[in-house]
Amino acid sequence: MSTLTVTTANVNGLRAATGKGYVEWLAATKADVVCLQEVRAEPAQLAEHVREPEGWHVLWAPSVAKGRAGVAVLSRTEPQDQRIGFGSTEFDATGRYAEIDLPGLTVASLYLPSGEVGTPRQEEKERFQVEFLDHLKALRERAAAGGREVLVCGDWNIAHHEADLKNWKSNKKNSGFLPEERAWMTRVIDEAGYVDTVRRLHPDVDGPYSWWSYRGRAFDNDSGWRIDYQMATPALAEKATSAVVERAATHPERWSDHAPVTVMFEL
Amino acid sequence: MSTLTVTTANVNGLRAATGKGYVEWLAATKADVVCLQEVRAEPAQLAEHVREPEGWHVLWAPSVAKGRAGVAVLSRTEPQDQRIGFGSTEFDATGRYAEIDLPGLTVASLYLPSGEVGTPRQEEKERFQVEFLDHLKALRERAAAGGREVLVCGDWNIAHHEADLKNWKSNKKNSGFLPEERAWMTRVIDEAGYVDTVRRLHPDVDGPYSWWSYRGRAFDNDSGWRIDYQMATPALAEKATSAVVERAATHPERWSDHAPVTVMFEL
DNA sequence: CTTATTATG
DNA sequence: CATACTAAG
Repeated sequence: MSTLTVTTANVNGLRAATGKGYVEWLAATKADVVCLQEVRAEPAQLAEHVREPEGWHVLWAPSVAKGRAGVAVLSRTEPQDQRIGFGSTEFDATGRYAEIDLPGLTVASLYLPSGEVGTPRQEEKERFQVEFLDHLKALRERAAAGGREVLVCGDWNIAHHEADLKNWKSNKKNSGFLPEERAWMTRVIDEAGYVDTVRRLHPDVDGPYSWWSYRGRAFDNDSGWRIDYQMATPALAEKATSAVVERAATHPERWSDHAPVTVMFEL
Repeated sequence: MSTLTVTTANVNGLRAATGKGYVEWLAATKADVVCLQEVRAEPAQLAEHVREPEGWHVLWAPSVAKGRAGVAVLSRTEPQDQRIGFGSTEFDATGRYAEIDLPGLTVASLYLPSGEVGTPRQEEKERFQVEFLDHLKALRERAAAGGREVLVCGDWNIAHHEADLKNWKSNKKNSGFLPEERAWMTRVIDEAGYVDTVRRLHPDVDGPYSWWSYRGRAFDNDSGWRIDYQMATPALAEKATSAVVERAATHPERWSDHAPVTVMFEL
């Protein structure tokens, strides 16, 4: 019997987050694996202690577009294998997906595109969803064949249910809470077979939200969205024992518009 | 017998300078006329108390290019006439020149282009110089015919002599201290007939510098350039009684990489 | 509102 | 090194 702790955090620019609290947060975390999104930098642009933090193995997956997207997976133990992208011609170089294999477990960091209704970015988000659902299914089957569970962490940029965002009524026509996006999340669960670990542990609460707009007083009012998920294969999800949004990690200063989402598993 | 005080100040973005000390500086100044350069905003983008400061008449001359250049002339008395540009097809809409007529005096605010050797910007700077020298001559003749003296204030982006910049040796091949640029300044004096009022009052000192790079410790080390001039017709220049660079105006916070240059005339 | 980019100085 | 811009979120 052992414990595995995994955190996912959209850092909204790792260079800005560095020195605003990210470094201290990482030094203090008890997590075994940390998935980052919106790194928005190439490794070479990062300070060495951020690029190669003591005690961590890091898989960096920057975007070809400078200052955009970028994901990473940090693990205290060395991965047995690691991959960037999911076999997509369009998306593999855009810094939106990376995965590592640990003994008995594949952990992925996902940064699903965000969009705005009626824009090319929204169409890109939709194309990503189509391709990525296939990947989720294949990933699960491949992992099962290899005796691995799967945990896909990251910023999915979709609130699934009304409980997943404060102002769901006013957002029914906005990207991130569109009926078709919510239906896609349902397919991730029902068709691809993943479990929303945080919701499984907290079935009857609003939130816990993990993103708050920088505009207005969204953070202080907890007017947020739950768009950062840890989606696990069922056997792994059953072992999740606690899930917390580290709202306090953003104090005294917010180092991102997201807060880290941490899930513990008793394996 | 009366006193006229004129200040020229490159504000390096009036919106940024506002709230960092510019407003307080203007409220405290004893100047009768203030020439601004690098306003980098359209009047509509400025707070009302900046756009229409109490007690001042203001001629704004923004650039068509958003956030670039932009000059202004503030006067406590209403100008008899005012003009933007100097009859140049290329430059009149670029926010680099404006002039006002006061009784017996034309005051102009100039922001001469800056460049880098070997770039199109340097060629633009050279073209500006060619056209502007002609204007300086014509302006002087026109003003003389109208019984006016002329004072052309602003950021000329050229250090004339070795005493006009700290590190003249290392800048002999850099834009701003090129031999041909220095020769052009000499022509402004010898051909067009203007007098460098600050240098006339302080013939034997290094500086006083009016611009310091934001890089390194240039300001603290007074490693600066004297590129902000008040060039006067001879009879006016003879009446200049004091010239100061308001280095202290940038304390406690620097609200620009330039400091205001103020000249007093006893008319 | 904040992080990046780029151009300009 | 700083002020603008624009794209993105």
